[in-house]
Amino acid sequence: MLVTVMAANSQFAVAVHVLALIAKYGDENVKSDFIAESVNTNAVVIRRLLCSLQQSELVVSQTGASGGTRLARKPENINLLEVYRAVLPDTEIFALHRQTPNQNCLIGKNIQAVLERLQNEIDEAVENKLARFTLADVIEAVGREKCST
Amino acid sequence: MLVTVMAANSQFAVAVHVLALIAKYGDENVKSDFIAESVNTNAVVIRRLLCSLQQSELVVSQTGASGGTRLARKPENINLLEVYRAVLPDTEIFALHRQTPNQNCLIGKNIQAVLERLQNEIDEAVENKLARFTLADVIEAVGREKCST
DNA sequence: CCATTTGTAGCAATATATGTTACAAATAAG
DNA sequence: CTTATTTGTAACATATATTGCTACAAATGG
Repeated sequence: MLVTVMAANSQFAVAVHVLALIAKYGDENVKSDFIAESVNTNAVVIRRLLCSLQQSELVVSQTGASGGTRLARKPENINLLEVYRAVLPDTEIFALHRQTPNQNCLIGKNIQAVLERLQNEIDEAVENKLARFTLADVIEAVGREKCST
Repeated sequence: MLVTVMAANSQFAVAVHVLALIAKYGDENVKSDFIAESVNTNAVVIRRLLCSLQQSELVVSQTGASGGTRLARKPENINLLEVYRAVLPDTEIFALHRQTPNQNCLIGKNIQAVLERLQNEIDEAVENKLARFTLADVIEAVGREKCST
């Protein structure tokens, strides 16, 4: 039910989807066009996302004919916190004031420091949760989903 | 470090600020103009926010001359989860796909259910954290902040 | 050399949050 | 009852963020 919302950023959801799809193809180079079809979006959107994932060393991409993208590690060695950090590095659970509050007001002057500490506490809780899941868990859950239908 | 960010929604931060300020004035009716000065924004923005807080029965507002807003309960009986829910009722930690994934793809078809379950787990963790803090805690922390400077 | 594919710039389209003006409705006070 | 004050809210402007799309350079395999 929660968080710092702006135009809802779905990159984490898409990233998990993309990684699960790539994982399915093992060592093959998966092409951005193919991924885009599964995600139902434009290939450039996917390539942008894959760039972030590559910078965080979660995938390896190759340009040129028979190029594409594959996982940099096994699914059980990629946890969802890494994915989150790769695509949404500076995202907070809730945003602080857009305008700096009135520094002449006692509350205005001190509330931000208090809220920042709260942010950190919550971030920690979320990060702990995310770190507990691996891409392998996701893939397994997708498989179970299939069976139950 | 985290969340579903869209154009960063700072309503929760502002709400906590506003409630702490109102609390300081006890039973007095605090005016939106005055609050807006502390928050450094427009009074209408504050009134909109106060409407949400009133609907969740966290504050009571009065129209007319010598009107304004006061807390509906004591600060120790208002926890931050209530505040969060009052101003950001349908906010999630991370957003799901904007476009529905390709249902002909196995991953595309099942990934959303898996992601939703993950959302729920994380939401629960965040909600538990938020529920642990009251407005009284915030006010106390603001006071301590003052002392340390 | 050529076909393919990533990487990326640049811009359009969309979505959301915030700021602002304006005014109706409610209320206290004289 | 009239007036000044204040909330409630609509309507619109502005700012910012995400996503989608076109175009093309660079890399690569064959």
